[in-house]
Amino acid sequence: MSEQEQNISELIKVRRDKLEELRSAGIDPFGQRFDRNATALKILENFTEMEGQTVKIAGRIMAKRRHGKAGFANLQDLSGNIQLYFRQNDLGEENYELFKKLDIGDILGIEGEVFRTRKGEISVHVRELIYLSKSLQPLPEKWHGLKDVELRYRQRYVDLIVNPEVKEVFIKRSCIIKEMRNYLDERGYLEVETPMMQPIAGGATARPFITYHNALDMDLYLRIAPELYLKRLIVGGLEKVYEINRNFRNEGISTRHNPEFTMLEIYQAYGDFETMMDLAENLIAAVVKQVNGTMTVEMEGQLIDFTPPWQRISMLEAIEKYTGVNFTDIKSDEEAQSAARSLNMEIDDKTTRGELINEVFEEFVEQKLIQPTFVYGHPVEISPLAKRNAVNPEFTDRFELFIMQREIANAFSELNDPIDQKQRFLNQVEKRAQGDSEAHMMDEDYIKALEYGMPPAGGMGIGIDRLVMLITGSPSIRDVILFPTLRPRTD
RNA sequence: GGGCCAUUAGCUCAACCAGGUAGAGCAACUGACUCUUAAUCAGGAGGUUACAGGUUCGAUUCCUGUAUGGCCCA
Repeated sequence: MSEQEQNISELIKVRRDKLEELRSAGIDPFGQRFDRNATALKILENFTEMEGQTVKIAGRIMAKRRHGKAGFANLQDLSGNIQLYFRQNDLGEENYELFKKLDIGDILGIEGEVFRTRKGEISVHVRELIYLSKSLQPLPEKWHGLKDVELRYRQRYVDLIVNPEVKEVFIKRSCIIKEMRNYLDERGYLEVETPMMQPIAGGATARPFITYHNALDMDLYLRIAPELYLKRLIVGGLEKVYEINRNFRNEGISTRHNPEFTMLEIYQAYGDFETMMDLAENLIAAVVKQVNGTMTVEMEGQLIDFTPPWQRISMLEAIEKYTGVNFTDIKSDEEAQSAARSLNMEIDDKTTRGELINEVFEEFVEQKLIQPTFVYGHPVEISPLAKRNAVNPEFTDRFELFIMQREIANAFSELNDPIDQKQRFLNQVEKRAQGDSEAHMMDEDYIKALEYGMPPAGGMGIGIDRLVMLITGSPSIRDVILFPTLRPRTD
């Protein structure tokens, strides 16, 4: 016996002993396929028709109440929870002994009749119980559940067993993504898959993870965005494409950031950023309606109303509204720096007007944006892949969607001028050389793709995790990711 | 990366402020009970107080470091 096994706690030892008792009695504690013909919810919802019928159900024992020669237990399956009634007279002494030895957490197949107890609870009168899996670990307490957040994330399987609202969140997450696919598929968007391992990590401003391919003897990056590949498909004539999958960014972890997260990106030939605004509004509103049944969601005491249309405000207007500073009249970097300093921001002399506009926005405006709001017209310096505005070329035809102070979507009219795009890459490469590890890398093949000609296009990314947080009212991104990134335990 | 906080029985929590043999509920165990539902009643058990040091006659408690996690900031 290994040292580890000698150290197993008394609680586990008791369960191991019960396991051996089952084996000695000729019962396999880890049984076989069990064909159910009902679930807890089905019985509860259709009691009138099902009363007196024999049903076969399966699930996990979550509670047990013994009264001498009879007793009750609660069986949990995905659909819900139903009470079981056991009687020695009906089961015989041997089988009743099995009930007496049941542990909370054991997985059983049950055959019995649907009935209602004197106290009115719909139950199954058990005629036969079949062991499907003996549980060897004690579950957390029935009343308080599992609260330790670290354990909840590390052992999500336990969290899912004992905290029903967790299950609800992840079922909702699945529905949200399914509805998005439905919405896009119905409108002729083609779902595609592009590389997650890329020789050049482009399409966003972020530090990538790096990995190595042995046979090719080369470094590869885990993608920070699929953007540049999806736009190659627009060049190729696929016209309306989308991808829902993981991005990876080598950055800090917080309530709003997980190193791997899910993004929906959509590109549409012959559209622009306003096409994407309409799409964002209608898509998200449709998903909220479908998943929650209402157009409003309560989050941290705020009622968010997703009913379109949503507010649209330019970045400069928003800044003026919340700080009083009008950057329209400010033309030079120096003037912009002193304007920012007048707002008590610490600014270094190299920061450009465009970068400052963005910093002022992040500092003073983002926190004010509770209801769904499109903020458009970002400086070209911080938007290296976006098309310039036809009237004010130092700004781009770009928007970000903010809800509950969080950036939910980012979209723009795609830059399809290969010469301008090359120059913007070169500016990024320059920043990179100066130590900005988040600046873009040069992607010659992408430039070449643009040289073949990309139609004007609108493109958008929607952060799925953050949207799920909103729709489910979850305060942390870890609450909507089944297995959030954690440092492994070494004990 | 910085600041603050947490870590006590399988789980949920006390005891710490002011140092003096670590308690409860649930779960588990033994017994009673053939319609209970946080079942009830009786009994007994369960601890390297995250880890490593330090101060002290004596540390869960005070101090330092480490680990992991949480919140806020970058």
